[in-house]
Amino acid sequence: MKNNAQVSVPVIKRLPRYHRYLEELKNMGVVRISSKELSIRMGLTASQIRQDLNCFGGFGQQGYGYNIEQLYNEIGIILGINKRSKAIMIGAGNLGHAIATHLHFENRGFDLIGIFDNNKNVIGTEIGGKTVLDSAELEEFCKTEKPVVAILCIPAEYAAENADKLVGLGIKGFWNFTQYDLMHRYEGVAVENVHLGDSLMTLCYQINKLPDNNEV
Amino acid sequence: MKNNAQVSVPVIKRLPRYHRYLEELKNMGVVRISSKELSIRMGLTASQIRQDLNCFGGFGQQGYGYNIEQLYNEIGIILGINKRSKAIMIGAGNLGHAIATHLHFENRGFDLIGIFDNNKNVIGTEIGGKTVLDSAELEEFCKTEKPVVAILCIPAEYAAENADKLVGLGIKGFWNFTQYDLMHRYEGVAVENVHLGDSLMTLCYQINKLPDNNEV
DNA sequence: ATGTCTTTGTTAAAAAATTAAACAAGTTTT
DNA sequence: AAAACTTGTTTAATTTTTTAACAAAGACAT
Repeated sequence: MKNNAQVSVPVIKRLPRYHRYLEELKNMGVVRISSKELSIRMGLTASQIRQDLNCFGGFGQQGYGYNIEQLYNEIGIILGINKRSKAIMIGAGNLGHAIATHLHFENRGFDLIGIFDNNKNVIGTEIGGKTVLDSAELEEFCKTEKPVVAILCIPAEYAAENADKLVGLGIKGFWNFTQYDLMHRYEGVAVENVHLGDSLMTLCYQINKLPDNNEV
Repeated sequence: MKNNAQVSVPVIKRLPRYHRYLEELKNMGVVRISSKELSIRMGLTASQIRQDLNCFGGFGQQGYGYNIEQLYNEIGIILGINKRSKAIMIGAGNLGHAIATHLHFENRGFDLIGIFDNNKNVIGTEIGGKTVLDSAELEEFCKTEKPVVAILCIPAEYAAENADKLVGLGIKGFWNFTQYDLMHRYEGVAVENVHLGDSLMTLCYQINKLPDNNEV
């Protein structure tokens, strides 16, 4: 085991990827794997894998390697995806709709317990078996249900006011799909950004940088 | 100006964010800004801003700072969002539908010229004014239209075969929404991943790490 | 015009993260 | 019982990223 020194962000960001590869191996019926073999498969070094895992404890065995199912479970525990935190979604437009139906929240530590919108045409419709609620009911809902995470799928211009309100209602984390920057805005509130526009621009840069693409 | 040494990925990833903040300032009618003031607004250091920009050239003036409109345009040029690369979307399910309608491709260097699916129920429907085409037509379409980027919104299990095929048809970049890892698979092909599942798990980790959340 | 103030571009230093190497100790295999 | 593996851990080296520092140059005020 390790002392609980702060684990660096890059390490954390790699955990879901380990988890994915281990799941795949598990489903393939593979029982054990060495850091060496996993490193080849994932395109990193055995040293890094061992060092990453060692931030959380010793899950392997000398001469044997790692038991895939065990390591898979351990990483799940580290990530906390066994617990279920309550999540609500704010904004049920195209994007919200897709996120709500596309993701397996239950496998990733969350229960999506409510979807809110303020568009009369959307309120009352069903998304993934859940009825879209009126944003006007948000406050009461939060007081009784006490959700922990809010998924923001609203236009950037409404992000700030909604986020402020939600933090006031006890929200401790945001999955932020808006272009608005929520980081550094609240103390003790987690923010995970999915800036699709930024991502697309990054791709644009890469494309225009490729040697081939030199048609002025 | 700078010699065109390789610019690091973190710098590139920050460019869209600069672009966003400058756009906002521009729309507010602000004409100029210093690295110091921008750093406060964005939550980073003035030093980092100056160094980031200096990778591409000197856009500011001593004693004055940066002209916002000029810097905004320059960053746009660096990112290449003035040109328009042709993009196609593979997979028009919930997620594909949302991405196709939600993003302003034109403002980010792309033209979405085709949407493909192999589901008979989806083929022929309209998404954002575009008719969803049959995947069977993909090859012919690519030969005549020569798209550069493919947006993958298909299940992970079909990612590999589709990507291989698309690279064969001349695709030079992927915007990858599948869980499948495309990195290191092709030479000279750009890959920008949007791993929503990984992102959600990272948030899960953060939430369960928060001091408050200690109910075992 | 002159002097002060600001702020850049750039260089140098510091910090952080990654990679690599090495090895005792325990496991598996032969 | 010996040989071959492979981990957890330490240490060092390398690379990358961030921060600090400052001369030089333009802006601004008087």
